[in-house]
Amino acid sequence: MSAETWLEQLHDNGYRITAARRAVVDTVFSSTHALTPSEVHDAARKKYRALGLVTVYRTLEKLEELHLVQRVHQPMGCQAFIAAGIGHQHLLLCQQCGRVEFFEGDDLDALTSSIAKKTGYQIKEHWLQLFGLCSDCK
Amino acid sequence: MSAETWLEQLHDNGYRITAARRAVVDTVFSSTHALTPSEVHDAARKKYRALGLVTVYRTLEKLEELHLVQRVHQPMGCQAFIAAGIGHQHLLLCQQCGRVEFFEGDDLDALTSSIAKKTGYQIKEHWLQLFGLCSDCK
DNA sequence: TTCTTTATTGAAAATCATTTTCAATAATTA
DNA sequence: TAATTATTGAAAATGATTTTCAATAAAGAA
Repeated sequence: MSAETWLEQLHDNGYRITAARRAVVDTVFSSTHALTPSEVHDAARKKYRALGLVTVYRTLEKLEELHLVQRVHQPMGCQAFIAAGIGHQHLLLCQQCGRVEFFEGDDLDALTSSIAKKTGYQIKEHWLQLFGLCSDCK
Repeated sequence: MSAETWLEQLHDNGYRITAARRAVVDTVFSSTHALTPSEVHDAARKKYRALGLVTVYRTLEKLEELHLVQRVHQPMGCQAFIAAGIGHQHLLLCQQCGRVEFFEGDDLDALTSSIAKKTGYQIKEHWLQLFGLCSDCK
């Protein structure tokens, strides 16, 4: 998976490849931190100075629609985006520096069936997110 | 725990008990659904017609500060509030009707220490949320 | 390549949620 | 009961996001 792959996916879905979109895609693709639209704008303008904030919003919207980026929920706010993981993955966030990692391999079947029994709910999905300190920050 | 308890807590923390706050507290305390400030406003105005939306925001802020309500994160948005659980609890949300339940008794120690080993992170907290259909909706 | 079509652009305006300001009011306590 | 001061709602201000629009540029056709 590379930034070019994202551009191809946009193209395959009938969207055009532009300098503005390249700048946004490159920026978000290569970031290890979740970025707000405004942060994407600041960073991407280093690659394409004329980029407008509106185009950042519009491009993020399309990338989210194609499941190439996903929104990150944090106590301080939920407007930031990160390159999406592949398949069923969960997030691990550094509380100090904001670095984001994915992990997989959670087995919550025992838990969910126990909760299903107790509550009478039929459980369809789960969100799991871990917070802590990354190897650099701890 | 009753709505009166919330009012007492507000009072104990130096806040005054007013008709406006009663209406907000009663509304949020007794709701089985997460409510946005605007939804709280609409509902609470049935109890106290003169209630302003600004007061809803201010009251929710204080209730959150006292850990009596908490924000609910959902795919569609993160502005809604619900009466907080006691101690370490997680949320279970009905995707159909929006009903919210708490559950406890998750044991993620095995998972977190495995992830800690793999990633080098020191894990401090976790968020877990289940989505599904409640007994009425399934 | 050049032309044509039409998606995309950035700026400005509009919208929506939330916060701040402010003078009037009402809860507390002395 | 009076004095103090937190609280109120309305209006204004702010900040994030969305919409509008005319100009531009990407993509496919000729």
